[in-house]
Amino acid sequence: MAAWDWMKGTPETQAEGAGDGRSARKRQAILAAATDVFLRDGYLGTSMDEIAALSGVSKQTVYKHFSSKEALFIEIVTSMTNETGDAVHNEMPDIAGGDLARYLESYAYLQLSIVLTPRVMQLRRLVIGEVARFPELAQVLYERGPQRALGILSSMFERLAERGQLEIGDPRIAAEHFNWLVMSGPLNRAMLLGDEAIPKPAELRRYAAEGVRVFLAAYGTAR
Amino acid sequence: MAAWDWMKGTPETQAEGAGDGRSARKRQAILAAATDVFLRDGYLGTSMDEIAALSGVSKQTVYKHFSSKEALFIEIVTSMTNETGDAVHNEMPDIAGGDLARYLESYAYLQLSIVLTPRVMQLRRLVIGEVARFPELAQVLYERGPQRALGILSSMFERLAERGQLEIGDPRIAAEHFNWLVMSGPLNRAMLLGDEAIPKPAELRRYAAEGVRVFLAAYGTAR
DNA sequence: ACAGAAGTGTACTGGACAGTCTAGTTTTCT
DNA sequence: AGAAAACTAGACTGTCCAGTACACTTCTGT
Repeated sequence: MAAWDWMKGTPETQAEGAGDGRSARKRQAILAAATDVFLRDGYLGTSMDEIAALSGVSKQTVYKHFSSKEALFIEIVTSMTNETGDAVHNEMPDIAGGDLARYLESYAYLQLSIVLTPRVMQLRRLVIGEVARFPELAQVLYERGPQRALGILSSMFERLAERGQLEIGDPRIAAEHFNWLVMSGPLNRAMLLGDEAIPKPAELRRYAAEGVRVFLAAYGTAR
Repeated sequence: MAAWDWMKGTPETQAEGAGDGRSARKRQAILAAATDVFLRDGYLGTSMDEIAALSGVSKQTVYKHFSSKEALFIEIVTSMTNETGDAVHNEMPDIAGGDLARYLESYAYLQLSIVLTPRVMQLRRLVIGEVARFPELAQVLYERGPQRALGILSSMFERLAERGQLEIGDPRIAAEHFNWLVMSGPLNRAMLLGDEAIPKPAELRRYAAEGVRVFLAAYGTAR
């Protein structure tokens, strides 16, 4: 018996998402359909019957996998939140030598192009609309979203300050300024005006460049 | 007959909100109760029975004043949106001589203290959560909120640039940068973390000061 | 004082929806 | 092959809710 044989007996026990048995496939179908419907119609606006129908699954099966509408909702929102947060984290461009401005711009653009996406915007609207009903979900979104990005940014700025490439008092505040200089304009626009108001890539680059310009004017050392 | 007598015959015909007849009082009671409930429970989460009960009015009376739940909701959101927008507009501090930084700080603080209010935050959450169902409401909020403030700011910056007190390329972009430098941090925090996360006045002043500092570093002329 | 408007309370219609139950079918594992 | 587990279709329960109907009471302007 090989050393990894102990896994074979319980292929589904761990690694929640993976697996391709019938049950796992149905589960994925339910999650996919529920995600669409919740994002489109909101928590109260969504019915379990519709989720079942859209998943091509019976209502019973939905309830076999998820104990309640609430549980299904929480599962979906937290996993989407985590995925999005990870995306921002993983796609970090290298600190490659070269121009600081260029580096900051590429980071800003990356973040913009992950966040300013119909799905992510719908998630944000959904969670914000449910702050009163699901405060934990909003808190998680805040921590995995802005908070996490601010952490990354502020430690990056600290390093840059040590190298004399930035002149920074509180790196946390600098990170906030950077983040919102770049994101807030398009973010707020798209939050309220809907997904058609999401800027195209070229425009996102402009936002990134303008934000970085102002940031460096305030925090840069190269006068 | 005095010149103003022509008004006496139809005291309720104009001036929607004013008036103190029985009917007008009930109408106000309904609006007040409905505002509370909608802000607390959202559009779908609110029932007309609860509004009637909380207004101390019969359901019939509610429907005599407002043709449907939707109409009542729209009325409430638009009027709250307009009131808030007007508040920002009316409370403009004077362009008094004296320090530019001080002036910008006081403007920033004023805007912060109007927006970072439980009611206004709840309104924002409500409208954002209903973007898909009521896109017009979100659009109105965007225009009467951020858009209007940006208009005021950018014409103000234009004047200041003409006087040589600021050095500005596109005043619209400068206005966006100013606005979000000051507001985004606390706004996003409070949107997701709830009303207890609304900073106290002292902290709002700090946000105003930090934002203005960065803004002037990028756009100021006094080096 | 009195007519008409406004308001009350309660009951009702029609529909939706979360979650359960049942009886029978399909898939999977051994 | 055969048993256990998963799945299906559809009916069903209990509740909630927007909007209406009705018979009765209270205000208000003239």
